[in-house]
Amino acid sequence: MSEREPTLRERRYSETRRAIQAHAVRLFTERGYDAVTVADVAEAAGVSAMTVYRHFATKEDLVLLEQPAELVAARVAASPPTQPLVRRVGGALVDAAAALTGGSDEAAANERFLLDCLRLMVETPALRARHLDGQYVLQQAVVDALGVDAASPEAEFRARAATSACLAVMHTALTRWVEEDGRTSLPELIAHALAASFGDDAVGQRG
Amino acid sequence: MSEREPTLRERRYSETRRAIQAHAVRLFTERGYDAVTVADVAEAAGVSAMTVYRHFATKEDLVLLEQPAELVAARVAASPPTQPLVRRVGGALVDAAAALTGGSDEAAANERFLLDCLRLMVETPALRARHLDGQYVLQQAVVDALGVDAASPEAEFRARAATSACLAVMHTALTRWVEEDGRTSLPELIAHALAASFGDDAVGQRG
DNA sequence: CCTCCGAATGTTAGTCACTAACATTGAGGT
DNA sequence: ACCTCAATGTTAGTGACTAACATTCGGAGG
Repeated sequence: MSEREPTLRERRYSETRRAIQAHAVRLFTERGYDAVTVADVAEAAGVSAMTVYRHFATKEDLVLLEQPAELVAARVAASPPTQPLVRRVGGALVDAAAALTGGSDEAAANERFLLDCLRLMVETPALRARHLDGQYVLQQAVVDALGVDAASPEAEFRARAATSACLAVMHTALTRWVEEDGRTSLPELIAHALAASFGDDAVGQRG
Repeated sequence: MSEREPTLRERRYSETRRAIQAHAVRLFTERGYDAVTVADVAEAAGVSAMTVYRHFATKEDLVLLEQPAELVAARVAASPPTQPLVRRVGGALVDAAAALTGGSDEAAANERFLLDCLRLMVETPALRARHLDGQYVLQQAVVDALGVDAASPEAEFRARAATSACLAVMHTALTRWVEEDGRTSLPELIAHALAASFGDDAVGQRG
């Protein structure tokens, strides 16, 4: 449908944004997050500091990646409500990770950039904190997608508990993935981490 | 043993620290974290802004509570290594929470202050992020206390996954505890959240 | 082709968290 | 009574971030 091709101004806008982020991640990786100022990033990207803030709300957002909340939520919503909560959520996370890192050719091209961002997020306390907090958005999306009885605080509490556990496990897998520099398949790592936490039977084989 | 009674200078130091933190939490609760500057806190406490930073590394640390890592680690280390990881860690968390909120009379007196701090931590994004990141310290302490084979990255990965899941569940319980303004017993909430995530049989009855 | 609108960017002048360096005061041991 | 040094104050910075206003230029309409 409405796939209007981007105008020149829009292309320049996106390109500026991309350039700023690319230079930021490169500089942060080279010199360390704290040793690089926003002014440094702006200069490297050939823009003013103000423009950086127009594209990214905070310095941290230069590295933070948007959490694929819809992707996960859709898979959670499609999972059979009869299964245990952690199996529904865990399965959705494994599937979403497979969709994001596995097939797509474009994903493979960006994998280096993705790993650089994640490495910064894992190693820099400020970024790690923000990333962990960002999972709250994802958590709420998943809890909503689980479709628990909204009138029952008890049921919602159980859903939140199970979801937060699954997301924490995924974060552990992400950390490990970065430590191995992406050598092991991410979905596999998540599945293993889920099995270690919830038992082997809680991680269903897909199909 | 060496229970030398505190000198006047030490008493003043502790009192200054306590006053700063009390005024900070009060002001943050009244006006909101972002609407209160460190200078405001300093003025309320009758000290200079520099003194606030001498007692607390950052503005966030005015609210953050030290995680009782040793308390939890000791209980984890004492748990039978034959049990599943999540049961060992989860049980330790329930016990530690009971020790912290249940018996002690001093704990009951500070419960209002504790709840105020936790409420700020849950509701303020910056504080929530820092608190979540702070659990990394606790996580490492627990993983060490589990005594897994240090030579096996696989075993350590499983321990990290299970521990992070348990801590996330505890955080969910803490959030709920704050939402209920402390009306339900915290250990009970943690136990229920653990059961919802790992199954009822994974939460052993103590004894 | 000209013209005007507005989106993207630049500039300037702030606020506030946080740090470093140096000055001051007073508790506590000699 | 004196000296030491820990606790605090003062001052001058850096850097993240914001608000307000100026500028430029792509693009839509005449």
